[in-house]
Amino acid sequence: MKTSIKDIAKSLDISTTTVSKALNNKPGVSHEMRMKVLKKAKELGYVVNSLARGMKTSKTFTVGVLISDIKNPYFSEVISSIERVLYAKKYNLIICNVGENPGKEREYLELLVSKKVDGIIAAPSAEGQNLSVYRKLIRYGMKIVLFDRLVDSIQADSVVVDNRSATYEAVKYLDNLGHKKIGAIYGIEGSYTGHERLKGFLEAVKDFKIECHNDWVRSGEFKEEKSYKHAIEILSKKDRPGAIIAMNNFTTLGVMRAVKDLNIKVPDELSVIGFDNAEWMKVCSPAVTTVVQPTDVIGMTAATLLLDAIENDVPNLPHHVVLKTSLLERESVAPSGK
Amino acid sequence: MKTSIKDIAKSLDISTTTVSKALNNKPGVSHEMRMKVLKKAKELGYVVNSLARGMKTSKTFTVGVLISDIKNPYFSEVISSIERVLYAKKYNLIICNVGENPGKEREYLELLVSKKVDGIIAAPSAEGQNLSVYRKLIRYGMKIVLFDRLVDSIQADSVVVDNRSATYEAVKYLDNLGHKKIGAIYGIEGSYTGHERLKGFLEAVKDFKIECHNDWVRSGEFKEEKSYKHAIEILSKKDRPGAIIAMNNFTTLGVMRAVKDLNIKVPDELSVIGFDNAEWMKVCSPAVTTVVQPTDVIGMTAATLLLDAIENDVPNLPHHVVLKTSLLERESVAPSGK
DNA sequence: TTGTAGGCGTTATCAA
DNA sequence: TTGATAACGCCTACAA
Repeated sequence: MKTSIKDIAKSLDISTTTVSKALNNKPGVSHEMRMKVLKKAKELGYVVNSLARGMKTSKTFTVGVLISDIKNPYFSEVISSIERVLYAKKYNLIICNVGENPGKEREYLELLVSKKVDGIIAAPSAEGQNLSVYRKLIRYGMKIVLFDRLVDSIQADSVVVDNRSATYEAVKYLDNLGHKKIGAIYGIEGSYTGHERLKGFLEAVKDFKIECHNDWVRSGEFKEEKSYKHAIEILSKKDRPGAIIAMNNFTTLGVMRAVKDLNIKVPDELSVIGFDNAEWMKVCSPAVTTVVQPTDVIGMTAATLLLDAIENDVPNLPHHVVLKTSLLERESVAPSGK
Repeated sequence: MKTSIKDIAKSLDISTTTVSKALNNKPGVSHEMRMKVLKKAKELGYVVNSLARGMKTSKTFTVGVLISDIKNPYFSEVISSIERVLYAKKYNLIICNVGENPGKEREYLELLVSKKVDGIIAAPSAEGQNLSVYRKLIRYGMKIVLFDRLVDSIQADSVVVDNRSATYEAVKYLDNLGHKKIGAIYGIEGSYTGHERLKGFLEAVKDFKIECHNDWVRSGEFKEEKSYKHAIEILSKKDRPGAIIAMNNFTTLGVMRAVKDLNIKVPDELSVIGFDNAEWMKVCSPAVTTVVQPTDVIGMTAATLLLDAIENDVPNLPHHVVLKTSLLERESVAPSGK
């Protein structure tokens, strides 16, 4: 099996140099010689050894993608989009599924270094415990693009969404429809997205003079179960909000399940605004009005930025791309009854 | 940055051999020497170069995972499970997202070979156009585990679900509830899963003497849009089935959307059995009764089989694991009205 | 246009 | 216990 350029060279009685040049379309080989080499290579089933090539060229055409949960459709959509861009340039993706486990994140990062990846696209783990690791990597020249979760103190390219205005606009939208009592299930407090989305919400609550008890705003930690429980608690009370905002897809799922179990009529008795655009939200009854992140553009942008950084090795100032979310109107929101 | 064992050796004035032994916990180094080396390695921020190591050992601790669509929750669940098992043994995953594109599949397979992966877990692309490629890989000693889509003619370990009995049992279940008019949206005709599930359905239809017009059984090609359209057509007619079976998660989504748009009351006017267990199926109204594949076990089994093949290099006879599906009863099925 | 030789960072063999 | 040396497969000055 293992055919090397040496084998090709031997069987053609030429040097490995010539073979290498021929195979890589480098100048310095006659046309007929190149043809001869190509033919023999095919005949012997030659496949380049990327390890050996990588050692010489210090380029592996491999990129690490670090995320917290591949089962989250948000991430699988972004990955799919990253893959499309990178595959076109013959790069491979190593998937690092780290959960919210900083230790695992660190280990994966080291693994990526040892595998000599050309770059890393990462949504750093929530609490930002490994910032120093990222900083060190960058200092040593690793190309890194951050997405989803931005970390100001890291000098890397980044792609995020305007989380704050996303929730701000959601409240504004509800306010326009006459809603004055609004609750929210937000995400992980220490995380960038969790923090920003909550902040946007609270700002809007203040600006629009929304009634919002402390009790109506709780952290579902971006998890379905937790969100479900909090939604149940908030919505079981007599004095409950007329609208509720969920701040990611799992949270939205939890809320919708709570609503269903409590037999609350949406949107007549309660308006719900979700976050992210999981496929189920359109078949749900009622279909969920939601804040949509452009996952496709996020992935494409991140991949393009990384490719740029890799292929033009000029250490530019970091690019920070901020994308807009949009509100997709479906059926889960209605004007306030009173 | 780039510290090598040479640097450690130099700064300690010892040989690289000793450094290597110390770092890899190999015998032949005194305890104190090992400590000294470890300390210096940490101090210099040494990270092993996996490329170089791989060249010597011809082991890369990298595994390729080839699937058709990472956005399909079925696959992301399986991947997540594979990752859990492989990460525990320090293997990395290269994700190959090939769609239903045989050319891309071939290219990825070649890329994996050139990267010297230790093994491949693959759900071969639907039409099975690259069987000869898989066969060649196996002949040359590549460790391969197939899942989801089995191909009899390939001598590789495999993990699949008993697709035929899955749909057979679904029909039987409906029959028990008095349903005698049943339709189905099935998958890609040429694919293993598409074929098997349809076959199970047709067998049951025959065995239980179900009424099933040709027109009620159509291929949604495992795609939501196509399935939606066919469902609309089947269900718009006056003479329509009292129950319908969808044969994967996207198809189920299409059917549920159709049902919703046609304003058909499920399960009163129509019973629906879905396939796969996407998260939305439980919040849907009504929640979808569905055939569940044990994605977790599928991934775990595939990863374990591969690990086994890699680590005990005995070319055993291939293991063929067939797992059972289960029917998860929720709200979309009711006894037949008449 | 073609070939020679050296080295990328490891590990494995064998000798000291 | 330690070390010198070769080799994995490829690329690339440089020389012929």
